[in-house]
Amino acid sequence: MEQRTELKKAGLKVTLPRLKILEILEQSDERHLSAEDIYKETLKSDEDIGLATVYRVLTQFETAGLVIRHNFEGGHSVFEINDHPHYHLICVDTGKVTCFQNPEIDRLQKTVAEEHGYELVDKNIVLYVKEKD
Amino acid sequence: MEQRTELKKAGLKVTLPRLKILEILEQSDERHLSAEDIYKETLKSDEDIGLATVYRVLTQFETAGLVIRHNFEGGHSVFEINDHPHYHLICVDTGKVTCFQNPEIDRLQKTVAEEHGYELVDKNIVLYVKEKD
DNA sequence: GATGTAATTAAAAATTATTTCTATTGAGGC
DNA sequence: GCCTCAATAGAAATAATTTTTAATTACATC
Repeated sequence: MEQRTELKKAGLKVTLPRLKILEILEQSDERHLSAEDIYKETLKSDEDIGLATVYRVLTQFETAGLVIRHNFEGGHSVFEINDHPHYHLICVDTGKVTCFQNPEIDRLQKTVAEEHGYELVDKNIVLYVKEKD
Repeated sequence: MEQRTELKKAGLKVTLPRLKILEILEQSDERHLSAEDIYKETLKSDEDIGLATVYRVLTQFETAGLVIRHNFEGGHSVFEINDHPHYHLICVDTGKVTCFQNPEIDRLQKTVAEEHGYELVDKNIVLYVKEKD
């Protein structure tokens, strides 16, 4: 979908900062970007966007369901485009983040929530791994 | 195990701040405590411990494997005693945290890590749930 | 039990990530 | 193209956590 359309569908006005940030999130080689990462990318472009705006827009995107915020580790959040649901492997040696899916785990999680009398609305798995010796 | 022994086994010298903080973590009704929570508890006691010390000691405990740090949501970490491995349900309405275990999910996670050529060293699941309508 | 030494602490200052504030700018309906 | 209100830039504020430094403490050795 085109970016202007994505923003409108999410109920957000189309502005240059929002277009640029969405573009960065979609086109980046790295799937997971911090606010600072995105800010640095904007500096390279012709757009002149303040860091506060990056944070504001990311929060708006999160609320609108366009991105997912993760607080993996110490201190800062990272953001990724919210396309298909998936989980994460993080290598404790290299910091490399890999994604995976697993329908069977999905099913088990739903069961667990229901056994506790709840309805599952969202979920998150992080596996910390290391390279085999 | 007695607290002095736990500290020694973890390779930490026995100090009054460490004993007090370990006691608070072990005796609290709430399983999950922030640094601020713990600091407030110390104020009630006869020990006079600075907030920076609480943070330092918690980080030492984490490194030593005595506690687990969680960055569930926005901003601040919470800590819990590292006894039996388990996962968390968080109610998005009330904020209530519930623990659960699931050997089958454990097994699947191990498999996933291996399929990606890694060895599993730690893992974390958070299920966000709401009360049924 | 006293003593030396390296680890630990308190308190303040610094840092890091993020949010708020306020005056200015810009998007999109008319 | 103008108007109105939402969105932005930049600075300042805030919150959580870490670092710094001088003083204190644990505990091995005498």
